[in-house]
Formats: sequence, structure tokens, C-alpha cells
Amino acid sequence: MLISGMATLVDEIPSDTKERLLDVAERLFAEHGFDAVSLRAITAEAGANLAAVNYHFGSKEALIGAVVARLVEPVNRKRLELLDAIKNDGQCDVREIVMAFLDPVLEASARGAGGDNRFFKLMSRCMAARDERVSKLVMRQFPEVVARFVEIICECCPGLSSNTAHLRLLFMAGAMAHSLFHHDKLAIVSQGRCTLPTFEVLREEMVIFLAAGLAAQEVGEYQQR
Amino acid sequence: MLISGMATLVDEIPSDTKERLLDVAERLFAEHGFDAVSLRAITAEAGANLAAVNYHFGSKEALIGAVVARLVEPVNRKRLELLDAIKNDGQCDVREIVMAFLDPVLEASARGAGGDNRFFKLMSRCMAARDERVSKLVMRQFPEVVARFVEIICECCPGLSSNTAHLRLLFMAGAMAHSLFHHDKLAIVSQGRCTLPTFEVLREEMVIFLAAGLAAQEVGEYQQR
DNA sequence: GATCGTTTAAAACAAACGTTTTATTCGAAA
DNA sequence: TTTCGAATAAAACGTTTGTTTTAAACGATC
Repeated sequence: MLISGMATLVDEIPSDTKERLLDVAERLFAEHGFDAVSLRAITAEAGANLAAVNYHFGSKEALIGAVVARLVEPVNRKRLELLDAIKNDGQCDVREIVMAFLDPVLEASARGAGGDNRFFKLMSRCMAARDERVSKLVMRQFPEVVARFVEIICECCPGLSSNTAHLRLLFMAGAMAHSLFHHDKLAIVSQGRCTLPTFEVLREEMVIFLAAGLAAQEVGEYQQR
Repeated sequence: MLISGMATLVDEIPSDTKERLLDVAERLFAEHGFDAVSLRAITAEAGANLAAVNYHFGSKEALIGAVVARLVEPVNRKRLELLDAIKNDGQCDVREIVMAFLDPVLEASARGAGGDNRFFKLMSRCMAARDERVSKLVMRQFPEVVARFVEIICECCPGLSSNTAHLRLLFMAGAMAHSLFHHDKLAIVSQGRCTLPTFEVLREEMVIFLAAGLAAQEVGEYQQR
């Protein structure tokens, strides 16, 4: 039997079943949510036995953690790389900040099975998960990204306080997550009056909107702190 | 026994138990999600019997629908009222559009048990619900609001296409929902480097950010359609 | 070729869920 | 007082869930 303490060892031994479980779980979790997807559904679709999840990961929650980590880590790494590239340029364009935050997500989603935006879907589901340990787990992967983006936002937008930069980063993340998650529902709420955007259009419109928001001028009390 | 066809009749007969169930369910659903809250938890906290939910509402899903309708309807009505007030003014300030969308939510949340932002929490949970009927149910309450806001956004921002106005409304809703849902998590991801904003600060910062985004200038292909 | 650790397979477990059924209580109308 | 329908109470039902247990198959090492 395998205990959790051996997780680091197991990671070094690739298992086809393990990867298939991760792939299927990632897709099903993003699309239907953690609670809606049973281990039976995952193992059946992955062609594995029901007990395989508990054998390879220890528990359903641990599987969730593995799925999230595998998806978030490369995205956040790429974000920081893009941020470094901006710094080396010397110039400072707000649009580039927005793209540095957004593009790695779009790239990761496109790499998966066809633009289903698993990243933000999984992020949203994590943040709203019934088990707080899941949300804690994902939030532990963001401090560095947050700090770096706040830093560059403050550099790029003179006069902006750190507090306000944090909030605007929150607004930006929310706008992205929500619109990439629910943009297909525009057809219903607009009653067909809105042309459904392609991902390129959605990206371009987002950059324009968010860059303007990030760079907005203000004079408020909160700003002074 | 009570069948669903008698629902309209029952609505006219106020029942303390029924209202208590709605109150408790609204709070618990918003805080923990639909799946995480059992009927046993709701009825226990409401001081009612387990069977009371199925007796008064027919099913758990019907209870969810009742909770959502009771919360969304007055908010959307207030939004349209504020929009009418703007129109009568004759002037057109983007900030007022943002506030017309946001303030009724804050007001409703404040009216409840202390600024827990049930509205956007419940909205988010509905849009991501495992049962599609729940998301369909809530989206059926938004076409009028969407149409009216798109209309006034187009009036207020000359040169903006209907398509882009729809998208910017989506961005705005996402930024609001996300930040009102998760603003308390800023303490963790910022590692204490961010002063947690009060609701008034959050509101003011949101208005500045979103007004700038809504009014942003652009020249894109999507714009021409 | 036997052996041992790793992996898969199949079955069973206990717990929690939404729902239904059956009894009981209560209050107003006849 | 009697009666009848609405409301509450209590118990049970059938499913589904994550997890555990037990058994079998596989694969490299000695």
C-alpha cells in the first residue's frame, strides 16, 4: 500500500494510469465542478479501476490538488517570464501587463482539448469550493505573481498606491475569469443581439478594457494610504 | 399533500416556516454552495422538519429557484429604476452607469445579515451549478437588464458597437462579482501587504476602474460589425 | 525460474443525501 | 362538537458517494 509520505517518490515514476486520471479529471472538474464529478466517472472514462485514484493520489481531494497544481504552475511561471521580458524592454505599456497576465492562460487553454478555458474555470471552482483547503491550496500559488504584478503596475502607473494596484489586479482577474467562463452565455442574455466573439476578439477587447481600467486616474482617500 | 400546481395559491398564504427556510437557505447557499448545504442543515437551522422543504417547495432545486428569484428580482428592478433616473437627467456619465449596476447589489447585501454579498455569491454559484436548469433559471432574469444597459452604454460612449458594449458589460459584471466574492482573500495572496478595503472604498475604486474601461477608446475589427 | 514490490481488479463498507411515506397535531368551518 | 384540510413530525427508502479491503496479475531482480 502507498502512503502519502511517498508522494515525492511516486512522482518520479511515471504511470500511464496516473496521467490519464489527471487528464480526465482536469477536463471533467473544469466542466462540471468537483462535487458533480464522481471518482467512478473519472476512473471509468480513464479506463482505470475505481480504487486507482485512492491508490495513486490518496484521496479525491489530493487528486484535485494535483490537477490544480499541474495546471496553475506553468501558467504562473510563464506570467513571470513575460513580466521579466517587459522589464528588460525598459518601456512600460499597460497593455503588456494585461497580456502578460492573460496570454499564458489562453495558451494553456488552447493547448488542452480545444479552447474550453479550463484554467479560469478551475480557478473559479477552487475559490468557491466547499472545502476551504482547496481554496487555500490554490491561493498559496499566487503570492509571488500578485507581488510582481502589483509592483509593475505601480511602476507603470505613477501615483497609484499599492492598495489600489492590488484592487485593480483583483478587478482584472475577475473580469478575465468571468468572461472566459461565461462568454458563451451572452447568446442567451442578449437574446441573440450579440455576435459571439472569437477568442482573439475577446482577448483584444479585454486588453483594451482592462488597460484603460488599470491606467485610470483617480483622487481618493484610499489612494493616500 | 401539496402539488406544484398550487404554488401560486400557497404564495398568497404566508407561512413563517416557509420564509424562515428561504432566509436560512439564502445565507447557507451563498456561503457554502448548493451541493455543500444539505436539506437537513437548512431545516435544522430554520427549526423546521426535514420534510418541510419538499412540502413547501417540492424539491431542493425548487427551493434554490425560489431563493434566487427572491434575491435577484428586486435588485434588477432597482437597476432599471436607476437607469430611468439617469435618462431623465439628460446628461450621460459613465460613472452613473456603473453605479446603477452596482449599488442595488450593495444595498441588497447590506440589507441582509451584514455585508456578506449574497447576491454575487449566489449568482456565481448559479452560473457554475452542476444542474444546468439552475443557470438557465437565473439567466432568464437578465435579458431586459442587459438590453437596457447595453443601450445606455452605446448612447454614453459614441462609436461603441453593440457587440463591444455587450462584452464590456460582461467584463464589468465579472470584475464586480469576483471582487465582491473574493476581496477578503487579498490578505492572503498579498501576504499582508494590502490594506483590506472597506465596502465604500471597494465601491469607489470599482467605479473608477470600470468607468475608465467602459469609456475606453478603440479601433478594432470587431467594432465595425 | 522463484520472489517481492508495484499496480490493477473486484467487491464490500459505512455514511450522507434527497425524497417519500405514514402519523400526528392544529385550527377554522359546518 | 364534529369534520376536514393544512401543516408538522418522525421514520424509513433507495441511491450515490468516497473509501477500504481483499485478491489477482504483472515485471523486474536475484
